[in-house]
Amino acid sequence: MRLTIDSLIVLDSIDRHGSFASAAEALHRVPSAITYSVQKLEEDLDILIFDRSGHRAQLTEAGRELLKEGRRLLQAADELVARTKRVASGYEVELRIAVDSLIPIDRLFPLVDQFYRHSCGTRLKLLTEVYGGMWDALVTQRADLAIGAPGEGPPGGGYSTRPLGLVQWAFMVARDHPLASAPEPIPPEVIMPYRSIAAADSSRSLPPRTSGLLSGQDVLTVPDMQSKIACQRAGLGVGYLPLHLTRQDVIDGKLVIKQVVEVRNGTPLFLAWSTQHRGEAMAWLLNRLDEANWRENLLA
Amino acid sequence: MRLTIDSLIVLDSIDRHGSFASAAEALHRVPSAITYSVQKLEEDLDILIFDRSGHRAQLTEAGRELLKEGRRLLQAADELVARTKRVASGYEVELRIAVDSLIPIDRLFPLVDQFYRHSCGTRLKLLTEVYGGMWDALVTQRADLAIGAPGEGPPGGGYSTRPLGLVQWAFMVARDHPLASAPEPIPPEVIMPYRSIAAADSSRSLPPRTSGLLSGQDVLTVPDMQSKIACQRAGLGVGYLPLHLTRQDVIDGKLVIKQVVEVRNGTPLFLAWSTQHRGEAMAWLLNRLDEANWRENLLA
DNA sequence: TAATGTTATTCAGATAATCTGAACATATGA
DNA sequence: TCATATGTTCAGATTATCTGAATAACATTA
Repeated sequence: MRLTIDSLIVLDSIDRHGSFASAAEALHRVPSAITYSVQKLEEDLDILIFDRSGHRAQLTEAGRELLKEGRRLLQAADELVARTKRVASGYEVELRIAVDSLIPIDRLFPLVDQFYRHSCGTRLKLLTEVYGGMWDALVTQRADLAIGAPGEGPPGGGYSTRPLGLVQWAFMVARDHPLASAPEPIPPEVIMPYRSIAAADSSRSLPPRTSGLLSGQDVLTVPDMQSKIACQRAGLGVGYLPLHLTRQDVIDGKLVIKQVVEVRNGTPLFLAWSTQHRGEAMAWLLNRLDEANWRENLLA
Repeated sequence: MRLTIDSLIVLDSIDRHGSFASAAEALHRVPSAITYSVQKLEEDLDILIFDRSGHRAQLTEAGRELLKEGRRLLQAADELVARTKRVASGYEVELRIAVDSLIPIDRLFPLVDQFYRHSCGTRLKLLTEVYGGMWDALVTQRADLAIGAPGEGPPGGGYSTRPLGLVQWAFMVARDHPLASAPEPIPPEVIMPYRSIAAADSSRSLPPRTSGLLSGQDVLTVPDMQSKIACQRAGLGVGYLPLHLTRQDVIDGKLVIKQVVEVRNGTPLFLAWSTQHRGEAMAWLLNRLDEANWRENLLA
């Protein structure tokens, strides 16, 4: 097998320019060099690539297949060189970003779009984590960047952080839930008999974190924050919900904010990334996320 | 960009054999030829591929990326040559087979498996059609081969056929359907008030075919024969069903065969393929399907 | 510690691949 | 009929890649 990239370039040029002669001109060679390349390839592969029964050479069916798939190979070769240059020049091949489920992933789409538009070639992989799973993903290196990691990170360091914003919580119930008409502020013993809805912490190696649950209370655990909101809207249980994600439900009356004795403090969210990570793509993203409008939009 | 397939072969060999010297031996070259190739590639791409600070050269991170993705490129190049040779030698690149929904597609899996084992490289694409859609797929060239095309083909010819088998039908209802206790043979006017279940003819260009429906009768149309059987088993409607696919349901009593005044004749099924189609893969398949045991298994 | 083996490189020169330039055969268009 | 275009052949030039020998540096073994 003696296929060469150069011979595929020659075939491509013949097809693109319409003849051996014009392909030669385009490639800054003489026509007999084109003839030589094609004949050499036919000999090496033992395949007839051009039908020369007419005045102008025509690709055979095998030649058309070689051209069609050969163009893919040329493209793959260009991409290979580009990727290798990126690695050599400091750009990451792939960047994995964990996004807390408190942040609807579509809030990131404009940033992702702009990232791809600046064409550095790095691939992004988004993954959604819940609560402590954010830190878990970072320290176990399932993610390179965590957007929305809550509270303090685990001991042992190895990562850098930057504040992203503060999530405000309110205790909410469905409009037709029994607690909707309870006198305020509602004490814990009045809440206790009702099922709580919890979003499952997605930690794998770190111990899971919980928040806002009463000891001994019945709990329904759902996969993420969106599911928790949907469950509470459906009246399946009660609990604290983030204000920024439930504003419209509250306005619509689908969810009712109740004052409670045990108020839940706001949760600080952070950008977090591994200290040892070095790469141009990460630097680009951190620069962008440093801009106030990007940060504000994530928690609007 | 002067990446060459040969230089990727050299990199692959260095990694596989552990050193420049043993790569040289494996490639029947002298060690300095290996050094020359690597240095030429580094110069052409302007990338450091090997770290030579130690006694033994080590791939850089960019070099590892080039090696990893370069192996994919080598594999793609081999495949390209193989595909081109197949086209040149008469094998099809891809063969599209339409299978009537009267034939459970898994009945074809042993044949498909044996086809791939004989390693001609042709890719198969299976698509399921219903009734007249089989002929439609053939004459509109969405399929190269039709397995189980029913009845007579459309006028205009252009295809060859070979008998495959005969499908026997029986009128069936769910065990708890009102018609299950109707006196036999049931005349049409007794059937009329009950919904019929029809599998949608998947023709796109040819006019759709229907069979076994009474004029003015309510009809529920479902995508394919399996769905029709499932619907009738659920008591959603009535109609003729193929005996070879419902044998176990009848034994289990889930479906009840009722004698009717208007008996439905058996439907002959055919293998059909385009007359102008020429290819070794098609020939292989037609040879196999000519064997009685393959044909019998499709309609057992 | 010294001898030996291995790795990778350098460099002069040989070999092979690819090219150029000129001439030619054939087909097409004015 | 003549001019132009296409693709091929072939001798010779140029470039790419190789070999063989020598060398430097490191690792292993006695």
